[in-house]
Amino acid sequence: MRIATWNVNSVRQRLGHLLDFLKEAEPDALCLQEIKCVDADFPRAEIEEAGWQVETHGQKTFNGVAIISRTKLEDVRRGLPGDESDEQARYLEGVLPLGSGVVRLASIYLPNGNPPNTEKYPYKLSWMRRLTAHARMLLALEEPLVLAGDYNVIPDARDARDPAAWVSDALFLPQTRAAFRELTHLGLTEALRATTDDTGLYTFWDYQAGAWQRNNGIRIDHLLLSAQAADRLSGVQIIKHVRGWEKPSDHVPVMVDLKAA
DNA sequence: ATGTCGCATTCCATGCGA
Repeated sequence: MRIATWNVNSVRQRLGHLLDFLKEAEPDALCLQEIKCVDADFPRAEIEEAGWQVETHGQKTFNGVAIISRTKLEDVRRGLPGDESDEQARYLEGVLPLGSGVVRLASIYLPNGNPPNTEKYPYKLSWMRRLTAHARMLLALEEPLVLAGDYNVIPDARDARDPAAWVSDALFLPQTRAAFRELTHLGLTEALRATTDDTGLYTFWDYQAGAWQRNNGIRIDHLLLSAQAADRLSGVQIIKHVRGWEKPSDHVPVMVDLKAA
């Protein structure tokens, strides 16, 4: 089973790229972030015509997540538990068939949190605590579980081309990284770091200042695996060339392959 | 390089979020 995640930075602007990527990569499921539209405006028909199932959790203007899959997503949950007053669309979860068993999958758009001296940063940390609490509950199910998305977290200095430039940024502050470790220490395996210690592996390059041309990137898109999923991990790929396409997203897809149960 | 996008409205110029 192949599972991918991609922050598309507006699904309506990126529909062509999205269809091209689905055809090229042939994932069983693709988690999207920053669809930037309400559910009614998601280009569902075009994607369904290409043979895919679609679940969305959108909102006007900002944020919004979706899961595109070959087989229908079951047991769908929209929104992260833990704060009924939170209206930001950043979490979508469901279950996919996997041979004789299942894989539970979530599409996550974790808050950016900048600038850190505003209410945006405590919201980020609070959201991370809610995600950790929910992940603890999901892990108790002892299923193959994949929590995939834009975490807006640079886990380590080696995950940035210029780490010094990020020391005061919400993506790299010690509290942010500590909260991310609390999540992984529940027993989740960060897929890419399970397979390589290489530096220079990035998933985001800013549109500004020629960041792509200078390879001034950061690694903030991650797939976290339960033990039952990590046992089956056979490969991880960052689909870097997508950043070189015309009118690209500022993020590229990341993809894992899981062996059959 | 204060360097770019995408969205929305105040709507062809500006503010916000990233």
